[in-house]
Amino acid sequence: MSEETGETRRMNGSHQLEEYQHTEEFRRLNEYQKAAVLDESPACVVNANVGSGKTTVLIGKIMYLHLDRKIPLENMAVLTFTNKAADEIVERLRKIKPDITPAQVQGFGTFHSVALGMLKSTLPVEEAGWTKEFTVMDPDEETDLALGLIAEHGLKVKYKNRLKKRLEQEYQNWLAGKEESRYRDDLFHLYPLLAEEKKKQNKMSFADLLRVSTELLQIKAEGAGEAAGGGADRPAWILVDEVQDSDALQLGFLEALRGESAKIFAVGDPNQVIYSWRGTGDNMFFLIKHRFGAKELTLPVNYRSNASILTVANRFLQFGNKIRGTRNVEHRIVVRNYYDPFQEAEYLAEKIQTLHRKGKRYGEIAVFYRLQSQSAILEKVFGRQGIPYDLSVKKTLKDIPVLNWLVKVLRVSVNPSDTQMAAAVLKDPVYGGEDAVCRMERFSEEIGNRPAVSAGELFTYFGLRAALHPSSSGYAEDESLVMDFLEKMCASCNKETQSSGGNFTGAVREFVNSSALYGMKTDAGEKAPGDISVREEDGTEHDGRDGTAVPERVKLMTLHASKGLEFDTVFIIGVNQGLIPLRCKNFEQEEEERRLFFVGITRAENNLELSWYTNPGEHGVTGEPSRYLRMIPEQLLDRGNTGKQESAGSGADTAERKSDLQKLRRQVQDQIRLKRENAPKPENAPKPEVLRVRHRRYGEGILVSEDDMMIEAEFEGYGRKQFLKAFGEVEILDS
DNA sequence: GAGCTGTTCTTTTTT
DNA sequence: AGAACAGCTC
Repeated sequence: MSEETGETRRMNGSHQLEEYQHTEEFRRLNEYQKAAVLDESPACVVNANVGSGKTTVLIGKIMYLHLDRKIPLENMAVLTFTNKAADEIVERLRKIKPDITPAQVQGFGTFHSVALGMLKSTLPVEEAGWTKEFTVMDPDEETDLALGLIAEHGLKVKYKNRLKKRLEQEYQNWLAGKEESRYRDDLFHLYPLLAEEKKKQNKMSFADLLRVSTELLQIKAEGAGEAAGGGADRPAWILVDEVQDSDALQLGFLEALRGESAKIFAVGDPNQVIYSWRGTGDNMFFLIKHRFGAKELTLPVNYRSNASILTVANRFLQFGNKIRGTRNVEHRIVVRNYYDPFQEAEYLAEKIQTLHRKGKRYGEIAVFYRLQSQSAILEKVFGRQGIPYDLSVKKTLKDIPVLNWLVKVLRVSVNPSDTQMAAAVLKDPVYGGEDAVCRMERFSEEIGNRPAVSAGELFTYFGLRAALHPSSSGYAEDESLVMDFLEKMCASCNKETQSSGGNFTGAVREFVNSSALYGMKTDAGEKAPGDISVREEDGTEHDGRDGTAVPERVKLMTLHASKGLEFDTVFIIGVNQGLIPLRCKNFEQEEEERRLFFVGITRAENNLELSWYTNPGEHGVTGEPSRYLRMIPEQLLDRGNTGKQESAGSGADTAERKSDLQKLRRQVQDQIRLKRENAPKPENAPKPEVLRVRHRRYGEGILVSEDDMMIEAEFEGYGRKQFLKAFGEVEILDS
């Protein structure tokens, strides 16, 4: 799972007080890793090559500081980018030191969760215009709020569908005092209104968490701060994981948190920057090094991949010296050419079955691709061949309408100033209604002031039975989802009030806030406060629930999602010019595509197989192999039947098989088309009856929606059309 | 509104 | 290359 090969072994209980330097774990580190662990420069960045034991060093560093340098864990901030990484660090620490309490690792977590923690405890949020009771906004919520303000103030804002992106991307320009947005609209008038509204409704966006905490830390430093005892709430050490992924906001937060005295230790790999399109400068690693005047150490030794893979990886290395390996086993890198994605999937499935029969576990195998859309064919074929697979799809509470609504109810209950959310609860077409409103307003005084509350009480208090429509067919399921959620929440909140002595409202607020940051994932993340067990439909049998071992599955994912993982056998499909690398416009993007390919190939420990197709279908991609394939030294390649397209060893393409393949092809294409057509339809599932309509030009169609002004209908061959009722162009037919 | 022409962006995803 | 939008006219 981790970046690492150096495993952490449980320390002997009797050696609890032993210095880390004298442990077996420390002795197993290589000289570079040791140097990084022991370094105590005011600032140090570790340029960690892929697979070089980055997290092991980070864990070692924490243990060294804690055990040898006697720095309490509470005085460290350990910052990561993802919850997964944060969880992994704490988990690995617990393996070494099982008695770690949650309070000790308050400063461990994502940038956002650590910032939230500080805003809720030591930082004076009132000075920035919020109160301690603020809540955290969902990322889409800010866009909705912005749209509301645009309408309310009659602003002219272009590209509303891309508003979220625009708000992020153009913020810096606005801050820098630029006159107008790049589209010459009112976007820049929106920023101050939005900021004001968020304060009024007492809630912060993700970006606000970092922005406001940075600002308050700076004010603090300028004021009494440092003089009064070195900053009681400032960490002595700041450790950062994957520092190359920082953006400007996170860099600012780091600088402010560091203040005058904290030491900073950051690990990262400039060769693995694959998210710069998301707002990360692509040279953050070196920027941070210079900004902090940091010493640079390196971890050059890769423990993961065999010599062939590393030789290829070195061809794609952009920064630093060659990666050094530890294993000399030669194993050629396989390159295959197939006719099209369907044939590729078929052969892949066959190959995986063969590997499995020879004893390879499914879980040791992964298939990577450039675009999400490429997974559909694999899913179909693997499903048919009975290969168990896991598609990394995140399912969140937001995907479950009733829970999505319930969280909104709770959000308003713990923050009655949130009028936007109150309106959303009220207007919900399925669960909404007047009843909930006064309950939410009086929640704090009627229920929230108590130390403990049960799920049943909440269910009754909010009148959920009526809201969920007891007579509807989905009631039983909704009720069980809601009760399950409330029970988990109450358990967590009651525990919290008991230990902190706070009230229920405060605990629920904390619960929904951390749920927001945790993405309210419903998959494997056991640590998620809002965790609900919902299993993905994935075409395989469903065992392994409730603690039993999860069955082994082949992992299917995008190249991006593969970062940080490792597998015995890796297949990268669609290594075609225009797909890998994806057609790009500029040099920077091209460089990033190269890093992405580098990340992909370096996930493999032993076997790497790359394939491209002559007839890519879909995406306007050429039938040529990627030029990345030409960068691989010929002597390392196993090209199979050169020139010719792969032909199956057994059961070559009989007529029967061919038609089978064609049927499948059509099926998958239909599926993709259906998905595309259904996706943009936003909401309003329950359609009681189908009404037919007639139009003089489009003929007969189906009524889609209707209000007092407009009528929307769908016509075969024409798609959806909207009409003004007043024109009387469409006639609703009797059923 | 619909319907036309011209322009911009298109993928990857975490908090 | 095709979708999705802006801005125009009717």
